[in-house]
This record gives sequence, C-alpha cells and structure tokens, in this order.
Amino acid sequence: MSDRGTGQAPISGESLLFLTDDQLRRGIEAMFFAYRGFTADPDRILQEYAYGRAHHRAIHFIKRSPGNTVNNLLDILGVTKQSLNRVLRALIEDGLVESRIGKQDRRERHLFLTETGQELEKELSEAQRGRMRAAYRDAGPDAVAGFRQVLEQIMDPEMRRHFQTFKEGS
Amino acid sequence: MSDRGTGQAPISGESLLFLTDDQLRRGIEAMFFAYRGFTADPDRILQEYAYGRAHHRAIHFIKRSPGNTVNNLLDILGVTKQSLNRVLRALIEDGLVESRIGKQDRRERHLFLTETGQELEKELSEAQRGRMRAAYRDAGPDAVAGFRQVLEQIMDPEMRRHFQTFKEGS
DNA sequence: AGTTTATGTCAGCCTTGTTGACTTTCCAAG
DNA sequence: CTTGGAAAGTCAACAAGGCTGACATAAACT
Repeated sequence: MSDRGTGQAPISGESLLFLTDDQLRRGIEAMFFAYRGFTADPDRILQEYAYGRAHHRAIHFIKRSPGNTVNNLLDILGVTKQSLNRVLRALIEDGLVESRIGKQDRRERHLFLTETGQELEKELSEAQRGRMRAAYRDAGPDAVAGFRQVLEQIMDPEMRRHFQTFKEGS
Repeated sequence: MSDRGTGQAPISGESLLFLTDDQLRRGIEAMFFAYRGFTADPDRILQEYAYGRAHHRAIHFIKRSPGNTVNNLLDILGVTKQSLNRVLRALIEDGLVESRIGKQDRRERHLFLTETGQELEKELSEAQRGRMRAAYRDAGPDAVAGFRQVLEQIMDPEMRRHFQTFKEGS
C-alpha cells in the first residue's frame, strides 16, 4: 500500500527487480512447467478409463457444486455447449453423472455425481491433491498465500468471479 | 506448543490449516482459472496469424535458447517429434524460424528465430508479460516469491531440471 | 400467440496430440 | 570400409477436444 509515492516510476526505494522481463519470463515458464505437473497424475488415471481432461473438469465442478445446471457449468468451463455435451453424454451413459430435470424450471438439467462418479472423482482429486499437498508443505504457508494471491491476479475478472464464488459457498 | 486455539488439526504446533483438503481444492481451482488467463492474451494474437499454442511454445523456447536442437526442444516441450515437426515445418515455411544444419554433427538442426519470428515473439511475450507484470505488481515481491516456490514444487523433477537450467544460463 | 431461454443433437472443421512404418543422413565403432 | 544406430524428416491414420452452424424440443415469459 505505502508504495512510497511511485507506483510506476522507474525506480522506487523498494526494489522492483521482481518486475524485470527476466523475472517475468521465469514466472511464465514456471507456469508452463508446473501446469504439466499439475495435470500429470489425473491424466494417468483418466487414461485407464478412456477419459480425458475435459471429463475431469466436468467431474470436478459437478462434485464442487452438485445440482448445478448445464448452463452454469458452461460458464465456468468456458467451452461451447456442444463440447460439454459430448463429455456429459459419455459420463451419463457410463453412469457417472445423473442429470435431473429441474423442478421450478423444467427446461434446466441439474447435474449430480452417482456413486460411481464420486469414486472416480475421489481417485482423481486425491492424486491431484497429493501433489499439491506435497508442494504446499515444502513451500510453507507464506509461500502458499503468495501463490494463491498471484494466481488470482492472473485470472480474467470473470474467472475471478467464479473462483471467489466458489471460495464462499459450499 | 500450545495449539493456537484452532483445534481441528491433531498435528503439530504450527498451524497446518493450509493443508486441508478445502485449501488444496482452492489451489487446484486457482491453477485452473489462472492458466486460462495466462494463455488468453497470446491465444487472441495467435488467432490473427492462424497459429495455435503449440506454435507459441516452440517460438518461446527457440527465442529462449537460440541454436537449440530439435531433440532438445522435444525434451522441453514433452511432445512427439511428429507433433513438433508439424509446427516447426509451418514456422519454417512461413519464414519465422530458421533451421541450420549442425557444424559438428551435421545430423542435428539448430533452430533460430528470423527477424519476422522475433517480431511475433515480441508481440506474444509482451502481451503475456503484461498480464504477469500487473499480477506481480498487485501481489508484491513476497507473494511472487511464494508463487514461484510453489510452482517449482508442483513440477515433475524432470521439468524442474529444465526450468532450473533455464534459470542460470542465458 | 409469439418470443426467448435451456438444452440437446447432427454434421463438419481445426489444432494438436498420439502410433507405426519408413527413409535419409551421417557419426562412430568394428 | 562397412555397418549399426542416432538424429531428423516424412507419410498415414487416428483420437480428443476445441470450434461453428443449423435445427429440434420443451418450457417459460410477455
């Protein structure tokens, strides 16, 4: 906050070395390499079930807020309904996801994980959490706070809204 | 080691609340949403040139270490040579990348950006750095240090090796 | 009654990943 | 000098998962 009256000026009292192009490049590459690790474990598991990342994302967010409508999920995932539909159809056919017609608005479909769906979700999320937990533990709580803070700033405002919505509500 | 009035965690004196499943889930979702933002700006630019993320990645790492061999790039990007080759062929045909036969080992191809290639690289990386810079500035140096630390822990050891190699050498 | 909304579905296209098979080039060891 | 194998390139085929466009329902809204 007390930015010592600059905010922008070439140099302030505070070191701004962390904003050099080289530092930024390192951050960019860190994102690239880390994201590969981030998805590696679930990817391995998904392969056994002949699913892909798209299925994982759907499963994750259905688990996250059961009863969500298709439209809502579309918004969160940022894909077209045709793309999502292909994935949902497979998950419903395979008995991992249940689609219930809305009671107030019968046009809506509310999505839930079945027993089987919850099992796969657990397997996937435990693998992914395992890696995150190890990383968090090694880095420590302060680093984790910074990690989350920077990630939140990187998001588009619209995604940040989704993210923050999830933070509060169960 | 008095427990700091939290209870809940039957573990050590230090609060380990940042390792709860819920905290980990938030981190996972943060990675998901942030990565979308991370790639959004370059994606928009690439569309104008009818290129994709794969082209961006190749361009980035060729710029990063000019003269690298194809095999080396393959290792960094973690894709098959057929995949990379398709991308490289397009970039070479379009005059963005130059492939020079090795002098010691004439089987090898060393990759360089042409003038035009450097221009596109600059456009892409400036867009991506712009977002990162804003995020870094808003979060501050300590948060950035934590961000980088956690990302590094998330990587596979093999990727971490690539990442750290890049940290030192120019 | 007519319009809008939510969803689903079909068809076709693109990018980017995969395997497998095969060739060319060329270094290096026998 | 011959041969084995590494590095690179190419062709073919395929799959996942994005996209657009068009169209069909059903239900809600006006």
